[in-house]
Amino acid sequence: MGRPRRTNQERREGSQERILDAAEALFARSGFNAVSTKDIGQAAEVDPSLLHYYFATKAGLYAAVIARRAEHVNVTRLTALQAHVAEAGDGLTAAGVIRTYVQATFDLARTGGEGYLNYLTLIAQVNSTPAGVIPGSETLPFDDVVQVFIGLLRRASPGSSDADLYWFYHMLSGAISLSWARTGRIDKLSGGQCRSTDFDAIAEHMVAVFSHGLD
Amino acid sequence: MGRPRRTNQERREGSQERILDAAEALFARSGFNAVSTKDIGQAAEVDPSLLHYYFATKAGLYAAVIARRAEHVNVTRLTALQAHVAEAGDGLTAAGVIRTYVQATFDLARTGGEGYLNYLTLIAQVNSTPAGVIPGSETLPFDDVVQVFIGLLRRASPGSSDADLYWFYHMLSGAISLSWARTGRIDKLSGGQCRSTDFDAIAEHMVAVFSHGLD
DNA sequence: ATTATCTATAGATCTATAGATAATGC
DNA sequence: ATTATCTATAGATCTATAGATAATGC
Repeated sequence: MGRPRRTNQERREGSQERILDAAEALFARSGFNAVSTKDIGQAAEVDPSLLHYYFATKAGLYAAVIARRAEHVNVTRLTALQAHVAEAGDGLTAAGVIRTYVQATFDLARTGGEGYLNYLTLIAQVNSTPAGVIPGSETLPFDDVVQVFIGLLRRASPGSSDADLYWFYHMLSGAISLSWARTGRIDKLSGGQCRSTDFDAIAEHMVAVFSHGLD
Repeated sequence: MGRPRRTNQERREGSQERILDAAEALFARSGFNAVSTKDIGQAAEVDPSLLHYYFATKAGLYAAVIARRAEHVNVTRLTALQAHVAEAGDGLTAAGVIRTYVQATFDLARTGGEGYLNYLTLIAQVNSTPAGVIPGSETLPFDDVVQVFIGLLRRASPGSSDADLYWFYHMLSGAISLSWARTGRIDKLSGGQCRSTDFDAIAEHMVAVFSHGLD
């Protein structure tokens, strides 16, 4: 019964993925500085030094965690917005654009599995932290699609100034970040009537609160 | 020219205050784990061991930072809400309650000086982090006044369910937290048209976005 | 006499690397 | 032959404390 002969590519990708998964979960829960390379190695079941072999530094690993799922987030949002524009045609409304963006954003949380939930929690942390404080996260790779979103709001709501539109996005972004963070605080505050992990309820109420925010 | 003879109480309070100010600023900027007791000692111009003399542990110091200004935050919000209720009488509206809460919240940022800005940034971090992750911050001392705020919304908007009210607060709380964090991201996104530190503009747009969120 | 502050250091981390070993490549 | 993985460890932290010194109290 020889060991299962795995190709180098398989070993390489398997180890990288386990390291990324472990780092994602631990960073999401505790933040960059509270997690050690030893913690990550244990969770990934590899020696901590392997993490330097693949990602050079702890900051490099953090950057790789952020990069891994960014494209999928952007594609999900962008295709949803494009489909909505095609469907709406001349009848494009701010409420419709907002609903589409929010639903696409939380589809990621609902269908992506545990790994995606951890990813979004981590992104929420970075998004709420001044640029440059967390190493390897100076810029976030989501701005291009956000600009598309804001561009559609501009088209649908010609009465709003650019400052109005960007501040509107700021408020929405804060609500999304806090939701991704899954802190459990609203659970406690509401005596259990709301659950931080109930992304269906969150998306629904977020649409209700924000869809007339530009009127 | 003898040294200025300071009473023990003066020495004690002066040192505690310098330590709290330094810790507040450093924790706000970089988070609990990225700041060392040595960093705090240097910034406060005292030996790091003095910090243990007064606050026992680093987590104890963090808790003391949170506690120091909590009462003032609560009093500011509560008196504003009470004055508004007295003024509105039978004509209480959700929009009026929301405007009052938001304006009181940002009055703290506008009039409190640099220390308060750092404090609010730190609170924003804690608020966006699962309870128990940052030591000494298991509970936050603001919930009682938040319940008063939600109670007034309930009175003014009898058509809303409790879940509606708590989710509304969740969204508003996310927008407030992101604003307190002063990340600079909206500055970059908007090409300089919005500034993270412009609390007048933030309060104004927050009222505009949220004041009809319960209709 | 008591309290505030500093000195010196223990003991436990933590990140990163050099070099050895074990696997796959071909 | 080359690549992946582990062993061992350097060197730099970091938190906390015991005990000494300097100030105030009265």
